[in-house]
Amino acid sequence: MNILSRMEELILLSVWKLQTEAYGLEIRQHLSELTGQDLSVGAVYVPLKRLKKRGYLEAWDSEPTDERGGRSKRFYKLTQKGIGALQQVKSVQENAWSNLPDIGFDWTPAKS
Amino acid sequence: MNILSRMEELILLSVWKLQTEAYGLEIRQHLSELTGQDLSVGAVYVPLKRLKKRGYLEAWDSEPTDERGGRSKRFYKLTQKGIGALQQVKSVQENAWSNLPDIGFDWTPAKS
DNA sequence: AACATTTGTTCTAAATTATAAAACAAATAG
DNA sequence: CTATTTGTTTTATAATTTAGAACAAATGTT
Repeated sequence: MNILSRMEELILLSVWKLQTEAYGLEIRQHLSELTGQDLSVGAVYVPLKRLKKRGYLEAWDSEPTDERGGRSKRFYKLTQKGIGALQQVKSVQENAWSNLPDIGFDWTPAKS
Repeated sequence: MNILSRMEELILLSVWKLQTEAYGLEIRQHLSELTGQDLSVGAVYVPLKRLKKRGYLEAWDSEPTDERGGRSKRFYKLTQKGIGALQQVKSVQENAWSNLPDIGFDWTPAKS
């Protein structure tokens, strides 16, 4: 099992966070809040599909709501595999950020 | 400033961690310890160069050592910009992982 | 000296991923 | 019935990752 890319991780976390409201456009908005950057639509839908194809997410289509323009949404939910992948990436992350030396260390480059 | 990819983050963290021993092959080995995966040589050298070109790292060449086959190494060091990018990615990361609801939440998919 | 081995970097082609933007679809408001 | 809104799909392009071969220089062996 390969380690998740950052985009994949953030999308899976958004699905987790949004619970029953995890669908494309909502995920996109949540991501832009998390990162402070606006993403294109494709930047969300394309990886969402990939994550589903690989078994990290499952999906189903809702009935349309009665909001202005509200039409049927494709909701996503984490699978067990998705949760496992998140745990793995978190563990790698914590590992990588631990036991770092003081940032101010200093040495003289051995110039040629 | 765009958010770092995971590979970029892990490489910058390796440079930080390895201090005076931050050069290609050593970084590669450190990464394989961190992630549990073996990386190809190109998987490290290619992003290292990009990170330098973008100003996240600076580099200089050492004199050869006296080890068997030991030849000159290209050492890397974090720049201020590199440190800043790491701080940014850490903050996004912590944000994304906080305030997550219990994973066991449950609901009935509105089947069509 | 000649050759193999080790440590190390560079190059490059292929696969994967990210991104923007346009197209498409369906619902509601007027 | 037309415009607007919410939403997904498609597609073309750019950027990144990756594997692997090529290259380079130093040391060890015979």
